[in-house]
Amino acid sequence: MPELPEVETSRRGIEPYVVDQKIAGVRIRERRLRWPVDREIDDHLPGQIVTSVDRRAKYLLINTTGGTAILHLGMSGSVFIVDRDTPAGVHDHVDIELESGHALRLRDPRRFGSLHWSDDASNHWLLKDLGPEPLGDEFDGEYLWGRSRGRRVAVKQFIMNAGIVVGVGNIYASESLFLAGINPKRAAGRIALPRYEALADAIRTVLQKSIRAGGTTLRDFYGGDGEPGNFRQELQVYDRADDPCRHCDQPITAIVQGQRATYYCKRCQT
DNA sequence: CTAAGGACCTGTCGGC
DNA sequence: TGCCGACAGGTCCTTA
Repeated sequence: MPELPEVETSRRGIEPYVVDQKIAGVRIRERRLRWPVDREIDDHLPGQIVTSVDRRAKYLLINTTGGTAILHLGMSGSVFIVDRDTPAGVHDHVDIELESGHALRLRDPRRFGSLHWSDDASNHWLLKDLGPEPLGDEFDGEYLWGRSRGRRVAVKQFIMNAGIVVGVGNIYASESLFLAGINPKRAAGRIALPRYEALADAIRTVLQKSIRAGGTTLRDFYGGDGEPGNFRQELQVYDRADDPCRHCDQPITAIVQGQRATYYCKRCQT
């Protein structure tokens, strides 16, 4: 489900309820996520004070005085605030209970998400090899160009590789390439610097716009405030197969790359 | 090293 | 109406 804008929307939604709160307890109803929920979560989290809620790539980092809970939402996960006694649904796997009487609830039907504990999150095995944040300073066209030399993989798969740049998922990869006018099938190593500059700009623009709109709700994404994201209406190509291109009226083309759907305009993207 | 495919899960939707 | 396959916002692991 969530790409960077949806995770960021979730982060902003839960932050005011969680920061400065003491964790009263943790209720784990289903431990079998992508990886079993770290046992250390049960032992270390209760009693901690939350100091901040950060995001790295698509991970939510719940920082406390004694360590960090590292939460990933996978394909179908969401986090939201409930009153502590709110009955749990079938896929509500974890509650982090707060002394305020609220609880941070993790729901994840497909269980591709994860929950780890670390006292040095940036060196955690899930995080240590990630590429730069697309909205950060080290990410630009020159960086992408440099990393892409000699690579034959399609540029769409290249920008979805978290070792290259984080946070660009299946929706925003298609959207960014449309905005930059680049054919998603083009080999990453055969794209010149100026086009990578356009692409880096496009990635930043698309992600920022989506964050401003509260993310993209295709079916079941709701931010921490319970509201769906509004960016769906602004999608140019994603999920628009056979619909007219918003620039040239040509029908949008759908293909499959790396077992994922890709959408693009054959006329506008070369 | 790179690239491609499989694996992990449940829910929903379209077609027959 | 009911069943069945295809597909879904992610990403690690294995294999070549």
